[in-house]
Amino acid sequence: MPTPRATPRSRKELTHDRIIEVAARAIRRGGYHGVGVADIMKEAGLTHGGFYAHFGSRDEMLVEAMQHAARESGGALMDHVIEREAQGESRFVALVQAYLADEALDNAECGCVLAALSSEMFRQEGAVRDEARQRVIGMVNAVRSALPDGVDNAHADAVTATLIGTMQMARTLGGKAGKAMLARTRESLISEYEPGRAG
Amino acid sequence: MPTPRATPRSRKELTHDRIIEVAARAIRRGGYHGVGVADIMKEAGLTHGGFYAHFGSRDEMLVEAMQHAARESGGALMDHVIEREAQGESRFVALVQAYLADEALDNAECGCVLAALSSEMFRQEGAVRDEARQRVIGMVNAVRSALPDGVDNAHADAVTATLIGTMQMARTLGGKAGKAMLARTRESLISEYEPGRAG
DNA sequence: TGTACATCAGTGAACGCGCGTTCACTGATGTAC
DNA sequence: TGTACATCAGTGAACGCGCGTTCACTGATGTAC
Repeated sequence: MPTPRATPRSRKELTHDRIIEVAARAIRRGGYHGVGVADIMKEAGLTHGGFYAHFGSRDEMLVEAMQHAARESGGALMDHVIEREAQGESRFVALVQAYLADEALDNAECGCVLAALSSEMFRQEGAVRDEARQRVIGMVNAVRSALPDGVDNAHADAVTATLIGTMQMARTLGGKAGKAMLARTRESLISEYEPGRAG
Repeated sequence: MPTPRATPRSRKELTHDRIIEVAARAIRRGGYHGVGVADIMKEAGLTHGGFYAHFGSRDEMLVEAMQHAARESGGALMDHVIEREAQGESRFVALVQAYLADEALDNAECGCVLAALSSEMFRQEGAVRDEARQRVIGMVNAVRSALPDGVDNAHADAVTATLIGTMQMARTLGGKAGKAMLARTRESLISEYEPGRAG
């Protein structure tokens, strides 16, 4: 177990964290190609020249940004799930409602990495591709652990795919049509996998 | 009903068709940002300078390429569905097996537009975004028409999302892990929506 | 059928621009005595 | 506590490169007579 207590961060580490936070939002907002090194540094309050004191390459930054984004959005999602469970929802219903929440539609930059990037992931190479694979595996595992009792674990892939695919299509439609699609899929998933809880 | 019989195409129209065919594959292979005007023209056996005799802008070409890709892949998918139906499968099972076929894993450039592009679609603007919306609507409609009797039409969104999301994740994993994911989702979809046909 | 001309699809050099990356430098921070 | 120096995070000009786009030109096709 390394460093159970948060170590105090140096000036450089704090700057590094800030760049990564910005980058994690930027890639979800603009895609892997959507935001440049200079934009990210500028948004972090720096000039582009300092970038390579923090990362060996743009790709290295992308890897760290994906990890950070996954931790951040996974944490936020879990907070919402716990909140809904406290109100009496099952874990599965809470997950579906939290993931496919209307608020997520216009907030790609704070949301799920797969919903934001999955159709670009299979074009990546090297370390970025490797990290993308980890994100897929991690999300399927998270969904699996939230499946209702009695549902075969083999359904975890399909449920995960439903969540990310729906969010992508709903964002493309946008507005009322997008929210209507989210609502239909929420009902659909709940009625299929936890029919006792269907609205 | 305009022009029920295919009109003979001029030299320029034939070239135009060839560019669009190349572009339709290119955007699915490389994403919206993945292939440039010069590459596409080169692959079509031309030089980049002639591009603007055929399109007002790169975006105009993207719109036509999406339309063509949808027609092409939709047609190919339907051929496979009909083939499987002829072998006694239900239309729904045939669709799921054809869409999530192992062969589709490494053939993004010939496959579904949404599987190839959906996480980039919601970042597009103008005519490209509009066309992307049409592709979403079109695919959901196609899936809806293949749902088994007795399944509520409202499940069409969820099933469509499952198909595209699974293909994206499976492509990201690649290889055996990717094919295993496709297989699990095929079984999952069939057992959920047409349990009598489950293997 | 043959010649003269107009049309037009396609060529390739050139443009401005933004990108990822490099590097000599600055100026603030922290350490040694 | 104060001075001198070393460290090092961040700056900003510069680089090569590839992109989308423009345009004067070429050479093949097709039409008129």
